[in-house]
Amino acid sequence: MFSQSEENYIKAIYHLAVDSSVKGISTNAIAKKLATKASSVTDMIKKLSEKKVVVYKKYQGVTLTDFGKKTATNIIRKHRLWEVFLVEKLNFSWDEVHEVAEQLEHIKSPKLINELDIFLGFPKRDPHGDPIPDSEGNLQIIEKSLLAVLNKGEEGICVGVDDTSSEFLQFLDKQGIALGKRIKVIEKEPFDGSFLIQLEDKELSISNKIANNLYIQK
Amino acid sequence: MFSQSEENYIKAIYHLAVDSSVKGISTNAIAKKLATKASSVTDMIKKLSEKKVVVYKKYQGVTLTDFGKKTATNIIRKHRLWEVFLVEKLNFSWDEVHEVAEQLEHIKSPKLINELDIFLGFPKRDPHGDPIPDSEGNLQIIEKSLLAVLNKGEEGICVGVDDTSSEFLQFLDKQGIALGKRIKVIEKEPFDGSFLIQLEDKELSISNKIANNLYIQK
DNA sequence: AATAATTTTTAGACATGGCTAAAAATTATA
DNA sequence: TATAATTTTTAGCCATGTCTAAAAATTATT
Ligand SMILES: [Mn+2]
Ligand SMILES: [Mn+2]
Ligand SMILES: [Mn+2]
Ligand SMILES: [Mn+2]
Repeated sequence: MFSQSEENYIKAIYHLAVDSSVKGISTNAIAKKLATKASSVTDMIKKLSEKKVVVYKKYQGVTLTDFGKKTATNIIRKHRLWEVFLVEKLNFSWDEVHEVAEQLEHIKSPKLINELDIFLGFPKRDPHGDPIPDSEGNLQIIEKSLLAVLNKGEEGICVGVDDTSSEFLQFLDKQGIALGKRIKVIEKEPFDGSFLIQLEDKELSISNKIANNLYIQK
Repeated sequence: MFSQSEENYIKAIYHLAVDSSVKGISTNAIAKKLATKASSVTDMIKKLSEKKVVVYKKYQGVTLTDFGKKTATNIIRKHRLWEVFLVEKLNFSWDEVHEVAEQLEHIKSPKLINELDIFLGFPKRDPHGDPIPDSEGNLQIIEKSLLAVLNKGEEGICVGVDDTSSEFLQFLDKQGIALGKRIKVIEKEPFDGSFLIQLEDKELSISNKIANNLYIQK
């Protein structure tokens, strides 16, 4: 069994590994992600290495073992299932779930998470469009591209967000942008990289930053 | 905010205070309840005293302050609501919920527990018949007596259990004894204090120990 | 290739929460 | 009431997880 702290480290390393193509995840990157100090990370890494969760060579960063990856996806599975529960059953909005799921993901009970999965009807995605790993740790990769890479005239369905901060999600709510909505690129403005998009019956201008945080399935 | 450990101590002191008529709860009693050592209890008590949760005079035991009581009932509210959730929604049986609720009760989110209450339809009792405090900390006391104190010929509805161990609850399941069932005392055996009871259409003999762990509402 | 800048690790400290063994206080017994 | 037994507290130690400051290693720059 892992402590809450250990689990947070494992998850952080997994996420960093997924979206950085580098092999070894650096001490500094982990420290930044967990808002802690590099020295604390080194200490924890040594412990996780002892426990066969990561492979670690001094100054070379860490890599998750297969066991570590399995552990990570299991925590992520729990996190995302709880997020679905909060939104679908308890009237949370998608910008309120993260903090609570951050706690709930550490509850130890295989039966609990199994039954929760059943109760929710085996959801495939969390409220932010992220895939929910199955109990074996497999998670289906979804074909998706950032809105920012679409060309003029192209269109697709909004299927996810990269940034999951309250501010960003509330902004999307305000603009009427939500998962499942169809978006078409009317115009790309070369000057500031902003986009003019068609969203249902209205046209909307969104900044480049927004376009780089919205995933579209063509 | 209180740590998980602090919350467990607060809850233990509350429960001990409720069913022991003494004012000061002894260090030893707390240690026994939490399966820890008296010296650890003394340390924690000092901290809780600092935090105005308990009143503590050396060698005199502790008493919860009003603030401490409020804190305790809030934790108990969470524990019992989660137990209802596990049984009603996730197919847990009443002997499986305790361990998980022991973890879930420490999740920090007022909205979560509020919405859970709504989702469950404002339940008044947990799966063991114990009352669920409202968000103000008030909990209705239920008229109930131990089956053991009933006289021959008296009857009532089974409304609670004192012991909530798996072994006891599974034993009740096996005997067909459950909350809401009507029980009538056919005979009290003076020799060993056992009871012959009427449960629905069948007669059943139960030991004195069982009779001292079953609550009946006349 | 040598030096400078940056990253990472180590050393030493602190807070929390737990333990054992010994001392102190309280309660029971003779 | 003096002594014995029990309970409670204190003292000192340990594990986890965090931090700062200094040392060591790596990477970048001249
Ligand atoms: Mn977490
Ligand atoms: Mn999510
Ligand atoms: Mn608990
Ligand atoms: Mn209960």
